[in-house]
Amino acid sequence: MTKSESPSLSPAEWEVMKVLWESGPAAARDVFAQMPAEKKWAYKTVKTLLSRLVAKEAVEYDQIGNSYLYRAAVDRDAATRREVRGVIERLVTEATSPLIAHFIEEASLSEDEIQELRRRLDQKERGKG
Amino acid sequence: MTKSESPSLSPAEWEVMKVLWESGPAAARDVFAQMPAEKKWAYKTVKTLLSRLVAKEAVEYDQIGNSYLYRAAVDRDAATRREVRGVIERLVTEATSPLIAHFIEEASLSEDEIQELRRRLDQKERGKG
DNA sequence: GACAAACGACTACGCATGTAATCCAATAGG
DNA sequence: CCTATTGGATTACATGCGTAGTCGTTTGTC
Repeated sequence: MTKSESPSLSPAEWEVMKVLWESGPAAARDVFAQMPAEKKWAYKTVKTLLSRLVAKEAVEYDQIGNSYLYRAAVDRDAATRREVRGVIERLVTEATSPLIAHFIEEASLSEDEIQELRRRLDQKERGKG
Repeated sequence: MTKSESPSLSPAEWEVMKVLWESGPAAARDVFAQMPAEKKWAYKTVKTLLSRLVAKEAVEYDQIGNSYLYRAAVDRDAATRREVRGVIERLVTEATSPLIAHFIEEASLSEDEIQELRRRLDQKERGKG
């Protein structure tokens, strides 16, 4: 496959990706409109980020007549996994479990989510027989 | 408290911190010597990173006679927590549990570690009654 | 059809980062 | 004692990133 490794995304770029992942294909103006309010970015800033994401091939667009519709070109799960691997590489020398423990500590989790995670741990355990 | 917010560490800086956390106070040359072999950094690069870490107040040094002994000035756990919070902010919009699931998936965990994490989830659950 | 509003393309600019090299003083070896 | 080495301090330089602004074209408005 001629699959080039997707470069990682900067924090600001992640914000834009989150909007695209959650609101589907959208015009630049709409992406701008849907940015979390606390990010007080200019429209131009969002445009720049979109262009950079297109350059990184993390975003594609369809030109419908005159207007452009931007959409994520990478899967959110895949991007998250890449990021997770990066975090693990960066922070961990020996064991990863203390790092995960920190995440559990810092996250706010519903009982259902806790159940779900427990299930995943069980699965992981069975996986190694 | 006049506690100034510690700025976050770059990936390269983390590498240096890991050595300091694991090998205690050390001279620059020893830090260099203990860098993971696959990081083929010049000694000067390590020196630069140490200086930047000192500037960031993440590292301090004692000057014993002529030689300098560098040591971590921030707690590894605290630094990790900050980083974890950053990752959560960056990647998460709604729930954090899918992110944690990715970590569980990507990590290699021993059965004991899985046990330990399960215990932490239990604790988290009891915490909310 | 002329003019303003929008939008995409290109440019800007300062700080962080990766990755060192140079400069200078102290030290150790001959 | 003079010299080569070594270490800290300072400087370098390309790239990435945050955060836009300018330019030129397309388009909708009267």
